[in-house]
Amino acid sequence: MQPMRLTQLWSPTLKESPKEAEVISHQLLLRAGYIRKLAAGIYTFLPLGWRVVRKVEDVIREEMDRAGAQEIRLPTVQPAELWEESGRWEKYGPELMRLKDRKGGNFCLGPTHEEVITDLVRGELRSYRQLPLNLYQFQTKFRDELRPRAGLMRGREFIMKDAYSFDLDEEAARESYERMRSAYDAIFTRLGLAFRPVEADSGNIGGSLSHEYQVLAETGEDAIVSCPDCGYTANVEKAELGFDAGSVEEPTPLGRVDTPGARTIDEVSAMLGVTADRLLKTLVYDADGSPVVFVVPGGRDLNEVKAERLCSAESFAPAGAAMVEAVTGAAVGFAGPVGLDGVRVVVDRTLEGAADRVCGANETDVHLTGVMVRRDVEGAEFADLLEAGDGDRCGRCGGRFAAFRGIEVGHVFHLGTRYSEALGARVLDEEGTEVTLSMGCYGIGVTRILAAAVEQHHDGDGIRWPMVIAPYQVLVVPLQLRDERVVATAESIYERLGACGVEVLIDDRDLRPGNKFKDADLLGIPLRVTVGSRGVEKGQVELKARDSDDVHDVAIEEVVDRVASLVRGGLSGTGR
RNA sequence: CGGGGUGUAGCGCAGCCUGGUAGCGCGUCUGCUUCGGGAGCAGAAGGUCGCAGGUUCGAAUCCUGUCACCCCGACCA
Repeated sequence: MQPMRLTQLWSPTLKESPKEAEVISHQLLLRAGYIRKLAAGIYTFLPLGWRVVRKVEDVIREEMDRAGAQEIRLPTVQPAELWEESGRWEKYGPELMRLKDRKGGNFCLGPTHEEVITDLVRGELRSYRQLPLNLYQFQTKFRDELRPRAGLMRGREFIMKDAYSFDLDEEAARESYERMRSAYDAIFTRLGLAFRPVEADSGNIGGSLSHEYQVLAETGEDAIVSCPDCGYTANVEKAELGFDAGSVEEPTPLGRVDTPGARTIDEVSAMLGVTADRLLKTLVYDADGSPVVFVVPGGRDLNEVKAERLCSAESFAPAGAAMVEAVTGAAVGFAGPVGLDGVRVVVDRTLEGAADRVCGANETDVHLTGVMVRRDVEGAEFADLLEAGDGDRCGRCGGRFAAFRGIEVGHVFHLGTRYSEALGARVLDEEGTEVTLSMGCYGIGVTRILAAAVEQHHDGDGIRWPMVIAPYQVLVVPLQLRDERVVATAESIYERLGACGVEVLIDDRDLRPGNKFKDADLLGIPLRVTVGSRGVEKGQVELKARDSDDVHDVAIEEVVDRVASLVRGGLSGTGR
């Protein structure tokens, strides 16, 4: 990569942060001139931003190739027929950006490429001898998100690396899956990110086995829990909870109490003077048109993923007011599990021995007190319904979960035959019998990684890129352009660094030192070589790492070697 | 889609309530002075006040509609 002069480089920095940017990575990427917004969730990458994208891609590419995957490029625009074949033209919903061509044919902008890749492969793969096969690409994906947010964190248009593996059977497919897992560990480690592989729910993509790669960040959208004792880490939607069974509370007499207008947990607990955990939160869901009632402790959230799994329904959503009223015979807000006839009632298992609880009476403006779940809720099923949270028991070892927030930068799925079956992707095995391919898919959010990296690597003055993905590795800053010795020294260092393969920038703009320093910090180049009159007088320049406050005076003849070795160290992950 | 908020110069904002020829800071351009952590002075360029209707002698300001953007929620390979 060529060296570059700041007088040539287009990197428009902003002193003030555009008000649309709330999270730090969004603010800094805008201010430092890496990206600009075109529309909600749609961004342009400026020269520096694009260099970072390519750096990230290069790391991913190397590790994917090393793991035996082959890079290809699938189309962005996809015909509706394929999506109809897999059933997702209907199922995917409004997030799928649909288009018509001039002849009225239906197409979509690819939000993902299972259909396209499976179609490709079914036409070409005939024999088990051609397996295993793992194909990947870097692609611009488009998902018409309900609410794009936080800049690159959740865009509608974004760059993703997606890979798809094809194997003869389940066992081989799991080997492919594990190979990708180790590739992902290598990738995110090299990218300089603090991350966790997390057991995850596989969502509507289908499949049984799945891990998310979460970059730890307070601004992350995902909630994850991790057990400090056994290391089990999972998305809260998936996390297996332990619980203390067997505690049966003392019986209490059932009572009725008027609670005019008290509909929410907060209102009821305030009116009756009981804590929220004494209440039974009763939620009615619409599973394929029939109601199912779920009951969890007042202060807790129902885990919809777990709930949905219990129903195995095509459509599953909170019931509308009409259904709630039909089921309970009362206004919304007064539902309770007691006395509901002919409706499936599932109660969280932690409530099995519960007594002295409060719940809606299925009568407007009335609640029941002293409820004993076992005694009063006829035909109740018990199941794990809770969203895992901080302090909950780990389902693996009984330790206490700690909660984190994360940014999902990667996701690996074992798909099985979900798509190969639907699209008919089969090969002949050794015995000559036709076998449906076993698939896996593996995504990495390339542009989201920029946001995640900045979330993890910044300070009050700007970005602090890890060496591996920094757009340039070194910034040479001559402070006094009028001092010929300063200019000559800086130019010489700049040229020699470039000559030995270091990606170097020189701030040759005729600006005051303060401006140069501020921009240098904002841009986040890992190493800075400052050349000033005072130092040159003594035959020295200053070397400073962006992620440290230490400034080192270095003899002019030694800087190039020093810097080059620091760069090498940073790239190999052994130092900075 | 529900709730909340914002659209005035490249960026950040005031002006709107109480209609009367559009302003401030930063940035940009020119000149001089400055020069180790976002300089000073002087001058200059730059705005369909998101858009469309309406009220009015007159609308950034009042009314109606609409669009865009942001935040919370729901949603989500």
